[in-house]
Amino acid sequence: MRDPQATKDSIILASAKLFNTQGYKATSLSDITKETGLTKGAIYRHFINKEDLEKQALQSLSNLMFTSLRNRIKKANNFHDKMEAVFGFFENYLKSPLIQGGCPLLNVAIEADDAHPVLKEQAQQMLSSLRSSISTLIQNGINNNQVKKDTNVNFYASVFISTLEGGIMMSKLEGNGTGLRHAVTHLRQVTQFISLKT
Amino acid sequence: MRDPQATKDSIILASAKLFNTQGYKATSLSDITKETGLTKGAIYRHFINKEDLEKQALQSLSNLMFTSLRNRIKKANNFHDKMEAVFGFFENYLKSPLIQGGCPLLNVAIEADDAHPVLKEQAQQMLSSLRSSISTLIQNGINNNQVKKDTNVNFYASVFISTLEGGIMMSKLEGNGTGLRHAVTHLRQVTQFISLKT
DNA sequence: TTTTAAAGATACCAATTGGTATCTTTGTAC
DNA sequence: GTACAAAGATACCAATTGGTATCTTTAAAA
Repeated sequence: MRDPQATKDSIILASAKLFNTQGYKATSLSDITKETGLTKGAIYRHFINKEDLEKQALQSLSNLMFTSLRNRIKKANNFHDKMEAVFGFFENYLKSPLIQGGCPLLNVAIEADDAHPVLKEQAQQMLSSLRSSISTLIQNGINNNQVKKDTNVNFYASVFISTLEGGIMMSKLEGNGTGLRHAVTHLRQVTQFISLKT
Repeated sequence: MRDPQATKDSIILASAKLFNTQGYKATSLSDITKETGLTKGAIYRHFINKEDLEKQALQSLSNLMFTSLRNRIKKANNFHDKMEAVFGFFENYLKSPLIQGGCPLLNVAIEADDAHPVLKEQAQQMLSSLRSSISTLIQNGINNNQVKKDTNVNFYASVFISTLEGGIMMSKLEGNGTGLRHAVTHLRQVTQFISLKT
């Protein structure tokens, strides 16, 4: 009945959920013991300290996020549909999220940027990954004659990310999908604008 | 030598700075005593509890933010320049901020959305104020024949906000102005797009 | 100059924090 | 079936948390 790897995974999953909703610093060990049904002794057998757990939980959130995003992108087979996959991925944060609490990147970026250097570095890597995913998506669009050749790849990747993340913030705060929906509607027009007519 | 209102203001200012950089929950009373040089006894004479201080500090941040924004907008006297005033206001969060720690709205929105209902409501009011400021700015542009008549005011206000806030997040995380600069460059194009040629 | 009420400092409180030492339980190899 | 090492539970620890009761200081009114 005992499966140490499974319990470790369950600790990571439960704490990731708590960290993503309540925040990292604001989530206590006792919150995690309540959520997992385990004791502190069990938790500290798998993680050297709380920061270690925070790191691994965030890494898990990052993996969850990017495997889902890449899967969605992979399924589509042209620039337009791949962009729709990205939009759908972000809209999913509100509808039926992989994890509660909104976008893990946005959450950790805001909490860690002035305080927590370890999480901040992880957040920077997540942002790099996201930018790289969208950049290659646009670049492939150029290579396949679906996107205008003079399109500034990094510039538009940056614009897509900032607009989507800001939209997530607005929608979570207001408790409705309007902010993100407007963001996506706008980015559809941007996508159209940089697309080559077929 | 004793000026209770001045000490209250100094407590609000100091704790606002701490809240905006470290977070509300993550900032302890002892952090605030260190920053102010006052004791807990002095602080609790002016505020009934920590939440009361959090509320008033956030209100102060909100006032600071919106008086500065409205002043900038007021100084400009056409749609294009007023939009530039908004952009300049957000760029100021990185260059020489009124308050350390980035945008108070973004920070409190992320921290409060799933946990702290009091701060969340204040954050919602701040977002409403910001949306209203930008909406009237666009609406005035329409009324003065500087913006296309069929422009969806609320839609574009939403797009401006989400892109700017997302840009702030990226720039703060990456420690450079690129994310926000790209956001502003893009929004300049959007501004151009909804503007009437003169 | 004395009185007085407010402002601020000191000293405490119970509860909670992250963390550890030690105990018991479990599954497995022999 | 027994031994043994790993997994998890229990019981503790000092430090810190938000908060309060009480003391001292200040400034101004009388």
